[in-house]
Amino acid sequence: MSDNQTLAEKVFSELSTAIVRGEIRPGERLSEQALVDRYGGSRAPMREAIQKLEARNLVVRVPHAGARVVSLSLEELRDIYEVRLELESMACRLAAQRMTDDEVTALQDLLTEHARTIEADQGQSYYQKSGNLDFHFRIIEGSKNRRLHQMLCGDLYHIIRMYRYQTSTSNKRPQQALLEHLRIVEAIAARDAELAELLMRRHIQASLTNLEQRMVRENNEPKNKNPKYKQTQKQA
Amino acid sequence: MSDNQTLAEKVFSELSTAIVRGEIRPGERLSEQALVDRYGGSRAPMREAIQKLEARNLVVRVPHAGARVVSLSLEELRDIYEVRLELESMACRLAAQRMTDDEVTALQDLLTEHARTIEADQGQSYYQKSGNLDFHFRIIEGSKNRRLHQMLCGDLYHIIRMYRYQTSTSNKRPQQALLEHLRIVEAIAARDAELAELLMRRHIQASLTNLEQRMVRENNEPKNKNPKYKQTQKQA
DNA sequence: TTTTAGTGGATTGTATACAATGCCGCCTTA
DNA sequence: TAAGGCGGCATTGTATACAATCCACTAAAA
Repeated sequence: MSDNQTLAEKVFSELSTAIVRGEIRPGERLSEQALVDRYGGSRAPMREAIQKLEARNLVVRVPHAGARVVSLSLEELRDIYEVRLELESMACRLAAQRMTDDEVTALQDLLTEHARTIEADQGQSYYQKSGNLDFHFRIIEGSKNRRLHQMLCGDLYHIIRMYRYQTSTSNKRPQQALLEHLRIVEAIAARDAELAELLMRRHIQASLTNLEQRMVRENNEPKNKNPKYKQTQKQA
Repeated sequence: MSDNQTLAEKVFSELSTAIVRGEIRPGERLSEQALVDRYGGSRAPMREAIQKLEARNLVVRVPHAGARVVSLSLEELRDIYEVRLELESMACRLAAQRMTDDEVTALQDLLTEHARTIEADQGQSYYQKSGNLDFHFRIIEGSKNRRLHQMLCGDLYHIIRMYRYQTSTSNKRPQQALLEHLRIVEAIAARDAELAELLMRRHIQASLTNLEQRMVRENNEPKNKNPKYKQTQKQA
């Protein structure tokens, strides 16, 4: 039961969340032997786990040199956001066309639930964070396009969440976000695909423009240009 | 020099093209031992190659059951086309904004070259096929978004090409395609991003609607619902 | 005849051992 | 002292061996 999934998958899962949470920082190296020491087993499953991480673009592997946690430049991050913006707007349009009435109702219920949550802990917007993800998640599912779902939830979101954990997202206005969510659902309920897409696009665009502003601001000090990754730990 | 790349990468590359060309057919199984017999080496690199294929969605691997070449239903293929339609339209818009003047000029030159080619072998539209890819490829590069490039060229195109090899694409009108290409480049040269995106969207939409029509037509006979993959080859 | 439990074989997952490559520091030499 | 070559060391790539799982086939019972 516990090893219903292979060891490689378990290690992959653990490493994945560890990377997303920032417990393993960008640029850090993933030695196969180190993983063996940490998780047990042998090198074979570790290699497989690392390769799975590579497939999700969470690590970068170069032959004979090992694997490192991906360290994105702001430009690469902008690329990802751009793609996400487009795909999720698309998902919203499709959702307006393809969600069942029941799903739309459930989505409306979710938002009223969110409203209650926000009203409850006025200042704390933390719950809204997962709620935000939940909202977007449902719309993506509503698109009824499995490949789209896979791309957004499987690949892009991991990286985006990874950088959300580290950078301060200007998510200080959950009320505003909720309002936009409400309007989006209205459009979906009205089966107005065009409007739904537009609203979602604007909803996400804020993050992108915010990111681009940070890009030009931090353009002077390139943080991770060529870090040396001092990691050799032969004991002193 | 020849083994500058690892064996796993070489096997992956070979298998990749073999799958795309249909030499290994959808649903067919990839036994690790069989690959060892065919390509030499040991199972370890073969496993790695298979996992790379899985990362590109060319094979599906289930634990303890092995890997099979992906066998897409028409619905899944529609999903892929939908995503491609959106992403490539986006690429076209970005290209109109970001391509350098030199790149635009080069693109125009490419099209005049295509025009000559078509005029040369009036009936044979084969060269146009690779030319078609080349055209789309350049626009994707022109988007200056590496992630977008990676998604379109790395993941989606392999699968799309794989099914192009097998299904008869209604690509019997290269002149029409060239005309559309010309208009797209015009829009790009005019830096009219909106128009460029719209034209590209329509240009690709034809394939999608064509596919969807086939879907409803073949909806009665579900081809690959639960194929049995009779593949056990213990000799009679 | 159909169903079901059991068993054998084949295949994958994992562990260990060996080879090859790259990196780092040291030493030699100008 | 600085530059360049050389060799050791660590890490990854590959090979082989063993364990665990699943699938198919058989055979027996309802």
